Amino acid sequence: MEELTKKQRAILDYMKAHVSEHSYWPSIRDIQAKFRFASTNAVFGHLQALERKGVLQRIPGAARAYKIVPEVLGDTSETVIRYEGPGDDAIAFENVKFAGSIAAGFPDYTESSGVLDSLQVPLSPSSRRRAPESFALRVRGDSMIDADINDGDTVIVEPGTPKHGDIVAALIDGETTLKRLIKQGSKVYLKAENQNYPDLIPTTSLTIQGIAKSVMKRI
Amino acid sequence: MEELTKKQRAILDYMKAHVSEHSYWPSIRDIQAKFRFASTNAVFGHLQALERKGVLQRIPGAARAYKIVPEVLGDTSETVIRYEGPGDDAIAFENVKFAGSIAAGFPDYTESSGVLDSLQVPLSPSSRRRAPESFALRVRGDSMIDADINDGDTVIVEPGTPKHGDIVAALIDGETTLKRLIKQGSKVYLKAENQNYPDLIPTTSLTIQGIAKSVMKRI
DNA sequence: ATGTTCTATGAAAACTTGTTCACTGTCAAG
DNA sequence: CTTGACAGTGAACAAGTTTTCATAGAACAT
Repeated sequence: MEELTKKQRAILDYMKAHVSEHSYWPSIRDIQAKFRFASTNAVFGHLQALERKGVLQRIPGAARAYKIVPEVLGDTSETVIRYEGPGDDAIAFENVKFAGSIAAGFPDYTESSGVLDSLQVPLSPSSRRRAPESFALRVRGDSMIDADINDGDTVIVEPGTPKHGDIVAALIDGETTLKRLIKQGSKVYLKAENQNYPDLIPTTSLTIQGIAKSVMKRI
Repeated sequence: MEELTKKQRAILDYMKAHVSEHSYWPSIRDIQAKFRFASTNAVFGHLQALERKGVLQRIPGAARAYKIVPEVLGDTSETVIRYEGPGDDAIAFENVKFAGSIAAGFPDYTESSGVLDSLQVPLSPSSRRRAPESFALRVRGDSMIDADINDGDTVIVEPGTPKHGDIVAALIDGETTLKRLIKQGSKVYLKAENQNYPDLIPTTSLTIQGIAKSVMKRI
C-alpha cells in the first residue's frame, strides 16, 4: 500500500479520534480548523489522497460521511507451506451464544435484536467448565479503552454476583453497557475506563447481566 | 423515562442500525425515504421527540451528527443489583449449548518446557484428526509480547494459507511456536514480536499448524 | 531545465441538510 | 365540546458542506 504522508496520517488519526469521541464524523471545516488551514481545499486534497491510497472511503455528496478501510499488510507471493492441523493437545471448544452488541462509547447500535452467531470460545483448562449461562457480547465503542477492551472485541460474560472492581455488563436504558463496578459504602457506581468520559455514573437500580471474565480480540 | 412511541422506537432503531452498518449517521432525508414520509418535517418532529425524551442528542446545525444518550438513573438511597441474564431476548439466555463432548480429556498445561525463548505451546504433532478446524492454544512465554500476546493468553488458531504478516503457529524442532510470518521474495522467515529476541529466524522447511486469528485474555 | 507531486491559498459554485412556517387530521382525556 | 398531545403534508428558507476552479511555491526526480 502506498504510504501516507505525515499530514495525511495526522488527519486520518484526528478523524478517527473525533468519531470515537463524538460519535459522528468531523466536517471538512472541522478538520480545517483543527489544523489551521486557511482553505477547506487543503483538507479536501488530503481526503482525496486518503481515499486514493485506500484507507478512507468517502461518500460523495454526503456530509460527515466516511468509512475507514482497515489497513492490511500487502504481499501475495506464494510459498509452499504444509498444513498439519491441531494436535492432541489443542484446547477444546465450547459454544457460547452471541447475545448481541454492547454499547460502550460510540457506535453500539447493532443492539441485541436476536441472536446472531454462536461464537466458538475456548474452554480454559483452569476452569474446566464455564457456567452454562455464559454468553458473548461484541464490544462497540471505546469507553473501556483504558482497560484494554476496545471496539470490535468480544467479551465473555458469566453470571454471578459482581464484586467491587469487576467489569460488568449492565443494562441501562435498554442497552447493555460495559463498565467497571464501583462500590463506595452503600452506593454503587458505574465507571467507564476512558479518561474522556465522565468518571462515575450513579445508579439506584441496576440490572447486571453478568461479569466480563475474558476478552477476545481479533489479531 | 418517558416511553417512546412505536414510530419513535423504529426510527431510533433505524438510526442505530444505519450507523452500525455504514459508520455514519443517516440524514433526515434518509430516514424520510426509509419510512416513506412525504415530508422531512415528519422526521424532524420525531427527532425532536427523541431528544426531548432524552434518548438522542442532536448536534444543532451539524449534519448527520447525533449521539445516543444512555439514560442516567437518578441517585439517592439504596442500590439494588439484580441479576437478569443476557438481554432482553430470552433466546440468548436459553440457547447456550455445549458443542462437543470433547470436554473430557484435557491435556495438562501446567508444566511444559520452561524455556522462555520462544512461545512454547505444547501441541503434540501426533495423529492428525478430523477435518481441519480451528483450535485453541495456551500461550507460554513472551516472544509475542509486542503483538500484545502474553503468557497465559489463549490464541485461536485457524487453518488456512498464511499471508505475509500473519501470526502463525509453526512447528519448529518438534515444538509449536507462535511467530509472525515474514515473506521476502521467495524466502520465508519467522519473527518474534519481542525486541529482546533475534529479529528473523530463517526457515527452510516449515510446517504451519494454522494462523492465529484471535487472542483471548482473562480480565 | 522541466515536469510531477505535494501542499496550500482564496473564492465561488453547487449541493445537502437542518430548520421553520402554515395547515390538516386523529385520538384520548378533562 | 374543547383541549392538548401526537402524527403528518407541503413548501420554502437558511445554514452547513462538499466540490470545483484558478493559482502558486517547494521539493524532487528525469
